Amino acid sequence: MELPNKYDPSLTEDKWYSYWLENGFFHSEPDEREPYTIVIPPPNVTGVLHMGHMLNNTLQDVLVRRARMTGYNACWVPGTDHASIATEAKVVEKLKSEGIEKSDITREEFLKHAWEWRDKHGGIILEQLKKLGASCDWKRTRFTMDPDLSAAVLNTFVYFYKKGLIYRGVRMVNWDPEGLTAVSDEEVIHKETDSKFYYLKYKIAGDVVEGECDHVTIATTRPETIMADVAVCVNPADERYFHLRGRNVIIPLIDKEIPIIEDDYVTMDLGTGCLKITPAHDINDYEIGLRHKLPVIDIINDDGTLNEKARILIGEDRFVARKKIVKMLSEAGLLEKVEDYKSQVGHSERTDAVIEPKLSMQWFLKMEDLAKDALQVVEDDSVRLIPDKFKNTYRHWMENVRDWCISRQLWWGQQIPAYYLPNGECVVESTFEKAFDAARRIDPSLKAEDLVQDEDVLDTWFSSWLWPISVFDPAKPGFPDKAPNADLAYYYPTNDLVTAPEILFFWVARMIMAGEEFCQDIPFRNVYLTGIVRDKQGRKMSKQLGNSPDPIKLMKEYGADGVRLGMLLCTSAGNDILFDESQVEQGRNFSNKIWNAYRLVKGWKVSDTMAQSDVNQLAVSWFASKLDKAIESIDEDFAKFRISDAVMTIYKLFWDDFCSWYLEIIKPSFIDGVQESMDKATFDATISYFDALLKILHPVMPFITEELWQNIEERKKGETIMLQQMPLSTGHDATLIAAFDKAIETVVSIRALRQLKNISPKEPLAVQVKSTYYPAIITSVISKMANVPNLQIVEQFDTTLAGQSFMVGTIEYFVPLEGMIDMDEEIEKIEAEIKRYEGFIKGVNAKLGNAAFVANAPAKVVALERKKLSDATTKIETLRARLATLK
RNA sequence: GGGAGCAUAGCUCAGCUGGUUUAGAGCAUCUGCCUUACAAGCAGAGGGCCAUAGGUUCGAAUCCUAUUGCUCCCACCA
Repeated sequence: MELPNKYDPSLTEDKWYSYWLENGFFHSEPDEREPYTIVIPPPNVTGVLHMGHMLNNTLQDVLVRRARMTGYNACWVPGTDHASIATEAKVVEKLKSEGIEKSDITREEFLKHAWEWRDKHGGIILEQLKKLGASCDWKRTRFTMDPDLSAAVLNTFVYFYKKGLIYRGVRMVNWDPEGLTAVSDEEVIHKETDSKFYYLKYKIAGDVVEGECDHVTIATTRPETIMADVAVCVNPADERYFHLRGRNVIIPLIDKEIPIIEDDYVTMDLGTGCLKITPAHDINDYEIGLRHKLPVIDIINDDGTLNEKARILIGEDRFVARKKIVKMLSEAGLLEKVEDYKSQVGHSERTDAVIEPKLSMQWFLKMEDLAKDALQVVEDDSVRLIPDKFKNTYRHWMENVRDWCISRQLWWGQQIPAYYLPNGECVVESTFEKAFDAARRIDPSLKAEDLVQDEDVLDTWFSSWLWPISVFDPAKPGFPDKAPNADLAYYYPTNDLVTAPEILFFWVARMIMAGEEFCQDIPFRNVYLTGIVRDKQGRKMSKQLGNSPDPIKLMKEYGADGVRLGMLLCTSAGNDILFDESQVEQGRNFSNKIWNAYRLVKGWKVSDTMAQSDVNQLAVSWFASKLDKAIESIDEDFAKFRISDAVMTIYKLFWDDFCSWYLEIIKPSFIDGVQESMDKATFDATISYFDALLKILHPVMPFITEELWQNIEERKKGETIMLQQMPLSTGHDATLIAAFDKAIETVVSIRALRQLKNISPKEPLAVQVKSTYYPAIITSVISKMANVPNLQIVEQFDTTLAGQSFMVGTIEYFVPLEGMIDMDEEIEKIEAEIKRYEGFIKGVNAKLGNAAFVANAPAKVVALERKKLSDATTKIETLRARLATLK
């Protein structure tokens, strides 16, 4: 069969993925083997695959495939997250395009639309993961709003409520006027924003002493909130304002009198040192208001428009109102000046709307005790963060943790299981029936329709923090004493979690808390934190910038295997990766290299009667050692999660050691257009090496390795490389490898000489070496790889011949090159070489001549220095001798 | 403002507890090759004051201090 000289991924990827699925190779059930478990960080159900997912899921697939091949019962649980804000926003948008406003329909109708949306679009991302080759146990696919997972969330809420850790309270929250919901502190992104500092004049109420200023000037970035001012505040130490103690000022435009108060919070040299206090719309002002028992006037509606309490500009959006009020103030002569100002303004992570600090009734979970345990297990490395530099960040968070605002003013999500009686009393139960029973115990006359459930839903992270538990045993969360089911008992704690550092606190820390609370055990042992995928210029990939390649297109063009290799080569834990298509190209080229190595081996004729040559025998035993050595290094790298290093070792093992050296050495030559046969021993060894290499490569490049593994030898139906045992090292022969390295070095030197002297590789070359120090093992390799048919081992070089010499270690080689040598150039070169070694010796001697060094350094180090010295001395002697013959 | 991290070849990064021939890899570059597996390839080569300045040490890319430049996190000054 004639194979094309390019690998075509489109002919193999779908074929083998279907094969794996049909045979249920990804599915895991508890058995007597040790489990290896990963739960996927559930992507948004409405999401589409981006480069971050590619990196993240490639890493997980590599880990899980390796585990599967090293004897573990590997289970990778996939699923999606309901992502309340993001999904609700998408559904609202879709309805809007159909002319339906959310405010015009009922909660039930809206949820119907939302579920329809999720049934239609949800899970696209999971289909895309299949293209990547993700070996998830699809039978275990979960969704954070599956009925039993939602029940788990509600049970958890009830559990914490009854434990006294959940409470309801008025708090200043980060309000997203676009999403119409409160968002947590972590979902607020502070961005440096160009804004203006407006200097406003507030007239002083009452009489003013002759000659004194009749107003104070206040600097603010938010002039539209002046109507909500309840005081003006100065620093008690600020002499400029001593005379105004106890006075009132008048808010411009609405002519309302408010007091001047004093508080240390005010910085004297910022602005005018005079601060307006607006408790409803600023967190610090709110706190000052509490200290001074000031009223709260909330003039902004949920959607960011001004309400009637503002008295002016009612119904205007806050930013429109800002422009208008500046104009009004200016016309009234109350605007002193405007300065440009850069400030950090909070934006909603989901909608990018400017966050409005707002007082609102919310549900909170107390975090202090939960955080203590979750910190402890990371501190003592029960849960390992990779890289461990994130421990610092984690500690900082956990020591300064604030209560978690868990309510969201949305419909898509688990509705809070709190029910209100007409008298305002509240019962919390996991179902309406239970709540109704409980309410009836308070008020026996209560009717079902009188009991009203809280409108809010729970923060999405309040369901995803249960993920490692609820995907296995949804009945467990909320019931720490309940025995785990068989799945949970077997798969929990999971092994590795692969995720992004930005959700270390959001998600990782909280999973640890939930795990400790409900299972009295950590949810995972290792947390591998990937970096952010950035573009070549270091910008974060984003839809807005349009700088993110479409992963599906990328896989089509370069093959899933190529994309995987490209991503893996440039990722180290915790470091951002700068993505460039050339990396993926490298991956594709590697696929092609593997493909062509296969074509080569497949084309060989094998002879049963042919004896194995010396050089083949040497190559076979050398590669066995190289393979073992590489396996040892790869295993070590994986154990330390140095995945790109492991992948690079595999890459070089295949490309350099296997293809460039091993295959080239054993490759039968063509004589008169006819290919020579290969002896069976060498061929069999080669096939077994190829087989081992494919297995080692499989976790990284699953498709091409399955394709070639299926073809390189006869396979039975239902067999797969996926479930083969990963090759193990039997220990490598370091002496053999070192000797072979010398051969390689010699070959490279001869090739370089050829290039320098313009001698074609096809032209056989005579090379001499002195027998006194020559190790025989490398002769055959040099002969074949450097085209030196007869490496002459001589007593002395024939000094009557013109030629060139070179050294490998301390061994000197001589290549007679009659008529091709420029003597002066040669002498110059040798002299330069001598000079270099002399410099080197000087350095070594400086060390050895230092009594303190010899006395203090370990004997091993001193011995090494002496060896350096003697080697260099030998080299110089050899070079000097050569120089003498030339002169 | 507080904290953390990073700085090594053109690019992306290794370099682990200070000592292995006066620093390694991949990519890119340059040179020569269309050699019967692969030009998505082969062969060869060049390229670094290890950010700067001090210090510790027999010995520093590695440890310490300061400086500079980037990055991230936390808290925010209206």
